[in-house]
Amino acid sequence: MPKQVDHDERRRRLTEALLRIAGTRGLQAVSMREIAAEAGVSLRVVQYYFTNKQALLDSGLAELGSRMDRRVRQRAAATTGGPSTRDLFAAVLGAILPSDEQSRLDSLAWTAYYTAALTDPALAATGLTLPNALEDFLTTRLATAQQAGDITPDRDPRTEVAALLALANGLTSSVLSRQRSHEAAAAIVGYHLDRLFGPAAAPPHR
Amino acid sequence: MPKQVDHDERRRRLTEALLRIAGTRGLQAVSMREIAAEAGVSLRVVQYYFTNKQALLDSGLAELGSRMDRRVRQRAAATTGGPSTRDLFAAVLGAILPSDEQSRLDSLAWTAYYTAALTDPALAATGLTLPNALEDFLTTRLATAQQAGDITPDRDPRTEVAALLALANGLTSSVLSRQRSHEAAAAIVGYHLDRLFGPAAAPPHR
DNA sequence: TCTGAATGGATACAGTCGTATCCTAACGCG
DNA sequence: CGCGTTAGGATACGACTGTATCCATTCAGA
Repeated sequence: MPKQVDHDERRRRLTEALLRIAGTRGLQAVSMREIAAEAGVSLRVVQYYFTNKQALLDSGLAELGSRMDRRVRQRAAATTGGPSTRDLFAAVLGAILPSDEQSRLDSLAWTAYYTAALTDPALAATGLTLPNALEDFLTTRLATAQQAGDITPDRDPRTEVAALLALANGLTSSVLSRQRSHEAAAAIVGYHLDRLFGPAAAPPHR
Repeated sequence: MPKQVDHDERRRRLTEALLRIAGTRGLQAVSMREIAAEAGVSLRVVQYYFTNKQALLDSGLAELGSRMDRRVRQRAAATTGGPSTRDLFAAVLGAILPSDEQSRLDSLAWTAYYTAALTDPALAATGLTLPNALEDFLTTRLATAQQAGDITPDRDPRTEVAALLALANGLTSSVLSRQRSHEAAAAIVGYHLDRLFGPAAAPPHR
């Protein structure tokens, strides 16, 4: 393997090692040498494919963002055909809550990044702006549903969406700290969707 | 000042310096030497009054917990006389959201501790169990209000309280990252309290 | 076949970290 | 008045950090 190497693939491996460490031992446990050990390569290799530690951290954040994005889109797409607005909301909010071990690790890493960005300007510069696009998307979707009569006119779509996303966020915290199971958190989300859309339309109740 | 010194007062000063750093530059910026500089003393003094860095961190967490507790109790007590259940909930949830600069710093420090505890067993051992007691208190309070007819019988008090606390938690995140102002967050909480208790009982609407 | 770029192993450097030790100054108490 | 405890200044230690450098391979292209 001495010469022609796929740089993107190498970088991807290293980024995955970084996220594995961040998800299990925290962001402060992430060092160049730890990443090298986790990826099974030497320190020099990590230096070779990433100029900086900052570049490495940026790459980790980008990968994390695209993972989250992919998860939400997949779940939303899974409710194909004639997805009711309620189903869409259930899918999107369910995608935010950590369900399996992988999404738990990603959520932990994401939380670590988020917290670090609150006090570290270098992290804050890089994007943490995904939630906003999602909020806008869901708001227009809910407003449309309101005009169609799916929810009562006294609801404010923007406030409802903001609250639901904040709720999912807060529930994620409690799931990560093992105060609550994923199922318990999902039940609370379902409870609120019932109140918003009226009791579940019979079939998609889980 | 050579001999008799108030140890508790010294420790308090150092703990405050620690929380000031954690709230402004993050928990990873907290070092023995930084605390010493922030408190205007030498490194030796920090070592003298705290055997460990861990003891210092524990002290910081304890202080943070008692500050939060005090804030909630003060706001709750401020609604004296015949506080409606709605007023109590508004007070408690309002106390959780960061309002002034001080509570913002404390919330930042608390978030940093919380995140660190998710992956650092040494922190997880020390308490982060305040929310539970609050949840129980609010649940019995809401159940009583339900028996009194203040809220409709189809609400589940435990789920409602869990959701409200998770909502406040999620909103706190967004306030800390400056995605939302304190007022916007409080408005969302008020919106939900209105739905739970019926439109505000006229006067305490702000 | 030769050469030069690509790849990565080994080691070094200057800082910072938590912690430990040495030593001096100042006071309460006998 | 002296003595021992208390309070803290100064310094050092080994571990770890990000980054830089030196060097040996290995292969593609002329």
